[in-house]
Amino acid sequence: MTEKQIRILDTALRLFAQEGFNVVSTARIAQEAEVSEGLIFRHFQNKAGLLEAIFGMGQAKVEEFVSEILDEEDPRVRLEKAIAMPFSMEPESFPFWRLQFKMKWEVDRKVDYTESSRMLAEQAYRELGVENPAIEAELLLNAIEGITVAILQDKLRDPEGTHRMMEKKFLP
Amino acid sequence: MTEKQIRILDTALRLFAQEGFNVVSTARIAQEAEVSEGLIFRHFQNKAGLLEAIFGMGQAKVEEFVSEILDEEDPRVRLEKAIAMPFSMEPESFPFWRLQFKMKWEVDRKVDYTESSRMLAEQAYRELGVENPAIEAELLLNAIEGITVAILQDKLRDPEGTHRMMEKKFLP
DNA sequence: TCCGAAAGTGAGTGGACACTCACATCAATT
DNA sequence: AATTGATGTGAGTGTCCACTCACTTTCGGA
Repeated sequence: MTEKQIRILDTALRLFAQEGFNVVSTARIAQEAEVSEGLIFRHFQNKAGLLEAIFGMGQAKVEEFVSEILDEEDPRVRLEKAIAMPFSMEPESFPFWRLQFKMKWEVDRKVDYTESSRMLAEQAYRELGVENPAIEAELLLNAIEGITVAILQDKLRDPEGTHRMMEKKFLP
Repeated sequence: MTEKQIRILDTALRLFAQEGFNVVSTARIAQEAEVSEGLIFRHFQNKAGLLEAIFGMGQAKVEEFVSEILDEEDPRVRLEKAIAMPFSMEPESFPFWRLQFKMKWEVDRKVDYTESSRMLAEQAYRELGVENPAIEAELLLNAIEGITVAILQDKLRDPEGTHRMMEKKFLP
């Protein structure tokens, strides 16, 4: 990875997250990354390849997040960690997450790390002897998703309070 | 409103919701609506104007939803109705709602009917003497949002169960 | 120090796009 | 039947876009 490759990826991520994949032209990316437009295509073949590379780079982040929870033995702590997730996102990785969530609305792209999380949460609730583990898990996940979106869109008024309220409502 | 105008709006709504505003060309809309491309511009000036017209048409839907709740006197029933909202969306208006949520991720467009809903919910919780009405309302709204997204993306496994669980957790 | 491969450039290209315009048709009024 | 304004057409236009390519520069190993 040369310095220019990294600059292209960072710039593209920033612009895609801010304005959308289809809106941002390769010329614009090249200009803001201060490289020639041709270089983008030499390294990433085409515009879609650039997007792939960005996701590939971020995959580490996603897996880190998931394994953080997977590795936890105690089911209650596992739920605590799941609930804490949206509040523990680092602001410098907001562009990546914004892009992820934006892409959920694009037809062709189906990134579903939600599925494995759901099963984890359900299992945790079951281990804790909760009445309706499947439904409890489904609701928890959707609430977390809603909160994550609010944070990424800079619309959550009281993160700490919300975090506490989430624990109160979703920890048995 | 001539029949062709309506056909243009319906087709554009469907395509924008499915594939995104920037992806769908005016030529494509004209073709699928079986009108000439020029007609789109005669009636709606430009592509952005077409989007505006779609939102204008849907505004009635949004206001109907909100007033349904506003008109309710009993704060508990008001919350019940708010919780029921995502589950009472008619499938034929899914494209419209999908477009609304998609557009939340576009820079220039800030449709915030969330704000008034938040105040309504907070007021209801306050009337019911709940401890932290602001936080309670914030969490409720984000949970509803998360569930709505799941429904629109066809990912909610057990709507009835989730509905019941929402009432259990968010009605005092 | 030389060589070959990789990195990097930027002008050029074809195609798709939003939008225009001269013209045709329709429908209502007198 | 004539007039007129609104509705409708589709070929045409300039612009922007993703992508190419011939060429230059940089870099690491022998």
